[in-house]
Amino acid sequence: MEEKNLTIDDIAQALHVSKTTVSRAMSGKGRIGEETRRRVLDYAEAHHYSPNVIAKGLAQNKTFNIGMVLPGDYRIAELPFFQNCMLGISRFASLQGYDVLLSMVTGRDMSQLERVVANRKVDGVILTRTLVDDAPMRYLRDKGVPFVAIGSTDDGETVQVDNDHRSACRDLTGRLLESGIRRIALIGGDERLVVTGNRLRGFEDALAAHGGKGADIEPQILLNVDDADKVERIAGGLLRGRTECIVCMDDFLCGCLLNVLQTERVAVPDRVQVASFYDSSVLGNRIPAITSIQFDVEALGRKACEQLLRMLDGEEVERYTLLGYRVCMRESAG
Amino acid sequence: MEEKNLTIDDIAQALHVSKTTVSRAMSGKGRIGEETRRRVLDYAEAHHYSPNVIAKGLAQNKTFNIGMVLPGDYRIAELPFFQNCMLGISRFASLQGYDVLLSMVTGRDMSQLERVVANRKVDGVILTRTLVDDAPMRYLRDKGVPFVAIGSTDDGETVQVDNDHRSACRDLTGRLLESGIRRIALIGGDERLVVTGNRLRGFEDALAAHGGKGADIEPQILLNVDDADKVERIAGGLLRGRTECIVCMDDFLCGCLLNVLQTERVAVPDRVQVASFYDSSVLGNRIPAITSIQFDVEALGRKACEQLLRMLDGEEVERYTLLGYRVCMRESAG
DNA sequence: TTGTACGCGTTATCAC
DNA sequence: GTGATAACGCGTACAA
Repeated sequence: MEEKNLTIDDIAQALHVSKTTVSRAMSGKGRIGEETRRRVLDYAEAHHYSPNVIAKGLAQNKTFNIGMVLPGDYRIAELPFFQNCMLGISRFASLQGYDVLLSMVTGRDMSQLERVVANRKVDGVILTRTLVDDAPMRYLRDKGVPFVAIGSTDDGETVQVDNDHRSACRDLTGRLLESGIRRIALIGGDERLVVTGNRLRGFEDALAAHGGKGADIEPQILLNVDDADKVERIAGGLLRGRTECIVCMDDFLCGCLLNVLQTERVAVPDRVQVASFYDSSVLGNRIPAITSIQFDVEALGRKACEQLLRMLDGEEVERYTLLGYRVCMRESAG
Repeated sequence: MEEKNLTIDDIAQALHVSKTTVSRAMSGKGRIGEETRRRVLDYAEAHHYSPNVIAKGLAQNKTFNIGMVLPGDYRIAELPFFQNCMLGISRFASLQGYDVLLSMVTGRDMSQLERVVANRKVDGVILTRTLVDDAPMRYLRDKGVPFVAIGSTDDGETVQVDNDHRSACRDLTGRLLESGIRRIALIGGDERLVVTGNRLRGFEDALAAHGGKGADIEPQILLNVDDADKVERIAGGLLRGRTECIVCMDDFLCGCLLNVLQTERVAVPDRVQVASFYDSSVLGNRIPAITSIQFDVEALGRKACEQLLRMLDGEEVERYTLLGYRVCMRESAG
């Protein structure tokens, strides 16, 4: 069963033609007679020939790999986001003959990314998360490595693909306010994540839009909440303050909050309503079902990959791509 | 800032030596004068030289990539297992100068893996899950590609790294039985996964060990449970049958079960006890805390990678590596 | 200790 | 339409 890795040269000799001819037949490039083309292709097919991408890469200075940068924190394992993203990227890349090389960036350490780039192991890179002051992004730009960022950034020149978090959060918050809620709280994560800022702005957009009507809305915003303990303390405070609705920026926080409420035997939505700015399977099975926003993460990855491959082909691509969302009103709020 | 990718040849010309000398200085192999070595190394350092791994690979028929095979089902996104695994693999590989190439295998479709292998893009492969009749495993063996399987398999010749699921499940079940439980139920997932079988055997081991004492243990075993609906139906039946303790084979099932119990207002552990054969952050924050087994998944990935790299270096490695576990008795059962 | 020459498998550039 | 031949960047016998 072991195949002896035949080369373009083997085929040439067997068929008494030149390497050039075989190469042309395989690639479809250049002038070549229909008959010889068929002969070569048939032979290649019959003998399970597959070109050596490494050599091809050496000749064209390409690798047919794209780098995917993942945050290496333990916390990411909680979130299905990156895996779904990966699925979209991997599928699309595969279709175009590319493979995906992994790099984990942990905190300030981006040595894995640096190695991959220095070793020229990838033709381009996809960042799966953006920070307000993003070191990997700066690095890639400095090195002149083509890359696409999943998530938004202020920078005008980098190619970005993102869900429209701001509009989505504005919509959801708006719906909540329309249902008559006044004392509304927002719990969010790391302020350095661009997405945190966008969600916050969407929230504020909705507040502003509803504030004009002379309504006495009392918002509370709590950022940089990053573990279960903080959620517990904050929840306690909010409940004492008779908050009507707590909006969480992501599922992790929402999961924590629901646990706290369950322990304290606080009824949702009767005593307090709960909503989340992000919907994943983590919350999917919860009782009661949580009002939240749905994004197609696999599509996000797919689109990012598509943009990157286009760039590698020398095409011009649009700087911003915003993908849609779906607001899901469910039992927990609204 | 853009570096103009200088080559070994550029250095040779600049220093008026031959490529060979430079190559030797860089690799450390072969005899070379200390002074010239320093000169070359200094120059390389100063000009940020980094070797072209592609060319190197072509010359030595190596890629310095290892393939990591992930199941491409949507369900995997639920489980932090694969991400933690990835972390361990990626960290270890990186330390040894290797990178990780992703391949997703979905159902019967392993075209991504086949492409990666056919294109000689990896030196070896790590399978992150084993099936009873594993097609990717057969494929890799046929092709003669070095690989390590995370998880166990009957096959005597493949190198395997796994947690000792059987012993772990025996221990946990034993503890539960010792605490006086008699009507105990086991809910498990896909029977085709080897790990499902191992957990089942551990469960049965414990039953056998405690059955001898003339105890009237009434076990119930339910496999191939794969979605929330099935869990709900099964839970209903078990509760009517006055089951004392429900053991879930993994966190996903356990999460579903807890949701059902919460909805039906069934008290844990007062009315029914709950335990899980796998502990992850998914359950970590649950109230009450769930009795379960803990594995160090990152260590698992690290070990698998270590074994594979050893194989690539031509070393002989042990066929089976079993890593430990920790039984965590918590409020929910025991 | 250092240098020469060739091979790795492919594409690109010419000439025929 | 087809075929030599030279890159691509590096490792490595073998020679000096």
